[in-house]
Amino acid sequence: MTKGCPNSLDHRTRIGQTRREKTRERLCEAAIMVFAERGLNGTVIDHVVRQAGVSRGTFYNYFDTIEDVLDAARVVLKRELVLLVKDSVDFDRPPAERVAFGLRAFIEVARQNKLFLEFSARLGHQSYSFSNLLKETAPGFVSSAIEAGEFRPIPEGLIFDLMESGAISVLRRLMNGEAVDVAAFVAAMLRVLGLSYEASVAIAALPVEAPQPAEDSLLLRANATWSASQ
Amino acid sequence: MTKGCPNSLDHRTRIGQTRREKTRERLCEAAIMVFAERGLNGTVIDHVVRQAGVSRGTFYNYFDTIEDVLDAARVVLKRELVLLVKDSVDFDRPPAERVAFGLRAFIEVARQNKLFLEFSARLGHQSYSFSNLLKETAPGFVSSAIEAGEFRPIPEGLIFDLMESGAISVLRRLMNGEAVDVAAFVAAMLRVLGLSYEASVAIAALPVEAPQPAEDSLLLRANATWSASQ
Amino acid sequence: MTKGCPNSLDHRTRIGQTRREKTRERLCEAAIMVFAERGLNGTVIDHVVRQAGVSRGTFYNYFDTIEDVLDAARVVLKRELVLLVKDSVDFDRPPAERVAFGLRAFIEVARQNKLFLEFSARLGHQSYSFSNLLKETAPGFVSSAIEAGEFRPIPEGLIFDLMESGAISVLRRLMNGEAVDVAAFVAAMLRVLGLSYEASVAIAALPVEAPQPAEDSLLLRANATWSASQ
Amino acid sequence: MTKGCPNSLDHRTRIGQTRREKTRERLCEAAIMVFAERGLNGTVIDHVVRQAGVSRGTFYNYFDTIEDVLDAARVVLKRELVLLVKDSVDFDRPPAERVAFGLRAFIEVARQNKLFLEFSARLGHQSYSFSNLLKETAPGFVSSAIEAGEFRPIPEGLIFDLMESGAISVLRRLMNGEAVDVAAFVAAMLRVLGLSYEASVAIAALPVEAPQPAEDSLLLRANATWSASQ
DNA sequence: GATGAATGAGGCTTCATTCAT
DNA sequence: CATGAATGAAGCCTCATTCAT
Repeated sequence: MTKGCPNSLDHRTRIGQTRREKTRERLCEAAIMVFAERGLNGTVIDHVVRQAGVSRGTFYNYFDTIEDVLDAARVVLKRELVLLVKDSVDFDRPPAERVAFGLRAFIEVARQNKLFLEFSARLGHQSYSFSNLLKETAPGFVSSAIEAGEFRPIPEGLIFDLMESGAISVLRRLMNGEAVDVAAFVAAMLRVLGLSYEASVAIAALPVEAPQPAEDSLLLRANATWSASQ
Repeated sequence: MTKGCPNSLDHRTRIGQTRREKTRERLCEAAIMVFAERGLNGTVIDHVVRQAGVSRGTFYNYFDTIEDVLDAARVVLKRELVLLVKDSVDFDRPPAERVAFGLRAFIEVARQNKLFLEFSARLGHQSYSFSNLLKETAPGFVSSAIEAGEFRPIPEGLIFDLMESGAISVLRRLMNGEAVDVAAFVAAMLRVLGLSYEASVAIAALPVEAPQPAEDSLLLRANATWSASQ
Repeated sequence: MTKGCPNSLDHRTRIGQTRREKTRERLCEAAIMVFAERGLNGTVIDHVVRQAGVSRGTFYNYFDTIEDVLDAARVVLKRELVLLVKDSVDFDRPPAERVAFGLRAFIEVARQNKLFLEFSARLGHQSYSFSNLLKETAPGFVSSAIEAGEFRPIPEGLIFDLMESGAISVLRRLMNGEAVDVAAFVAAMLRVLGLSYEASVAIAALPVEAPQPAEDSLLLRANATWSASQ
Repeated sequence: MTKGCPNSLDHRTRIGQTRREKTRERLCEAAIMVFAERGLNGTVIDHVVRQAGVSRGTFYNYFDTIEDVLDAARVVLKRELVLLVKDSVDFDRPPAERVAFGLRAFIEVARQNKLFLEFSARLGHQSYSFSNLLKETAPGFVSSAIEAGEFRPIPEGLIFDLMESGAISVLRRLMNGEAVDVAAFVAAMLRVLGLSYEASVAIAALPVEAPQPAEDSLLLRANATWSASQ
């Protein structure tokens, strides 16, 4: 196929790898957009390749199933989210504030980025949610806080489940254009962790600055492309 | 038309309606079983008719889409659930206890009835969940309790969302055979409603008697059939 | 089924035959209406039985296929048409006038009876057309006129074909709400029969009185029912 | 993307387009054959794909409905017909002769090509008929001739309707193996246009040379294939 | 005779997957 | 590697027909 093209093997390989990486990225981005619009079950391979502007056969050079590309999309989103949310959380603050700030930052990202909102709301726990983020970026955080007496005892799995499923409910409401009392949700999660009603409400009400995505953020770029095509 | 022979038409009509009702019920039961195994998106009409032992065409005499039969199944389950859970809840007890008992009864039903467990866990909020039950059998219950000062202020939609999505998480864990601390979940919900940590734990730990399904319960019968075929 | 109804055999039989005849008629009428709306290929047995208000099974007591009921409908229409058009044609007039009056009366019936119009236009040569009428009510009319020198020689089959297919074209235009120069069509047919241009135009322009359907005309009654349901 | 290997993409594209065009043609040809045998309403997609020897899915890569492939078939037939009939008509002859020659050539093509005959007869006005041909290849021809006094006044739509429906009647007779007096039909059409009986008969009787299909005519090829399979 | 529930063959459409170029 | 034509399995839906009551 590249016969007759007089490049060195090295060069071809390098070029190839770059190109390969780029095509893969294009497919991921395209998939995020399509999943955001149609959810997992409404999406077929054709939607993705058309959005990506590649041929059907190319898809199979990178992924085997539509679920595979969802996995890849999750990884991409994780990378972006970690960058965004980490900045919003001051690691010197008490655990309750860190949870509150993290949750609110996560929801704020979704509020400001329609693409991410629809993706997360539509895919639910198949998306990359806040509890995933927490588990991976601050492992052991909750149990340490419990041991330290900052939170009251609760099975770690349960609190993750409740934060994840609760956050998804919130996002789904936001997606549908309903008014959502985010502070009330955050306060509820803090009470689950053992804070008093008053403390939960107070901390949930603390001002939080919105996360600023980097200029070259894939999420930002994809959101722009996608919003334009809506 | 059959004037002069006044009974034959009635008789024929009665027979027809009985048969019709029976087939519809069969389809509903079959649908519950199939949904329990494969969820909504994994289920196709063929699965249902094969499980019900009727022809494909018969399905269309009763329903138009697979979603329609899911709606019908939900109605059936609601009927059964109301009967089961109502018995477990003493209406004279304080609101917190009623919530705690209701939640635990709901989860207990699922624990004892594998079919219902898988149906609910697999369908998530497309199933007939605890918050549906609460909303329909005791409308206004939560807001009254908030007004009465038994619970602390929280948007009603939020508490329903959290109970529903939380309960589904619990059921999903149970379905996967994981150990679940149901009392901890119930206590968490009570804290969301504003109870103190100690009160939440105490009430969640009160003994609750398991709901006893009636002998002719569709759920019981279907569960038996289904478990046998597993 | 009629056991216990103490009628004499004769009476039952007579009643039965009357009822039988009435049901058959109902099916025919219903079929005409449905064919008028959907044509032959768009019509299924269910449409007919629903329009007739009888059960699906009853259909099979009278007809085997949808084409059979069309045949029956044709017979009904023929009966009605013969009554209507015959009155409009004075048998003492010269052949050219008789043809002209007959054609115009036929088209006029369709113009005044939307049901018949749509039926004829939609079914085309599967309907009961003017040439059928001519062949059956005045056999040999054209060839006699040719022999008598009133018309010029032309194969009889050809003139029937042209009148039939031409009339259907006209009806189709009428059905679509287009303006149609009926006199021009009639004149064209007269020229086909050998009349000069001037004679053809003159005769086609003679005033013709619209056929008056009998009060108890099935076509009238069915048209009313049908128009009401449009 | 393939910038350094400028020929490979072009080559692939060319190959692809060739293949694509060939398959499309196969489907069209197959459709013509099937329509010729079964008419529009008797034909289903499966018949076409089986005749074409392609898979069911392939059909949908080219057409959406059976009507779409009929449209395509019509275009193919038009192309062929224009070539064939144009040759038979001397544009310097008087309008009446041009009409007469055109009609006779059209019918002659059908007489010599069983496939085209059955296609046209079976599809009627859904086929590509003589009046279509006339309208598209010589627009305004009739009205000019009327203005020039060569034909007598008649609504243009009417003359097209009569030529189309009349020609179809003729073809239907031919298809059924009946003897047809084509000259009489042509003469009748000329009289419709205002010619005298004698002139109409004389012009209709002029000798006309049979149209000669090109060697690579799709119609010829398809007719051979089809006749062999009858 | 009338009824309408049940049937299943037949046609439609989508879409994951393969493969020659 | 990329392409996109071809494939056919799998679902969907309609409707003529049968049959017990």
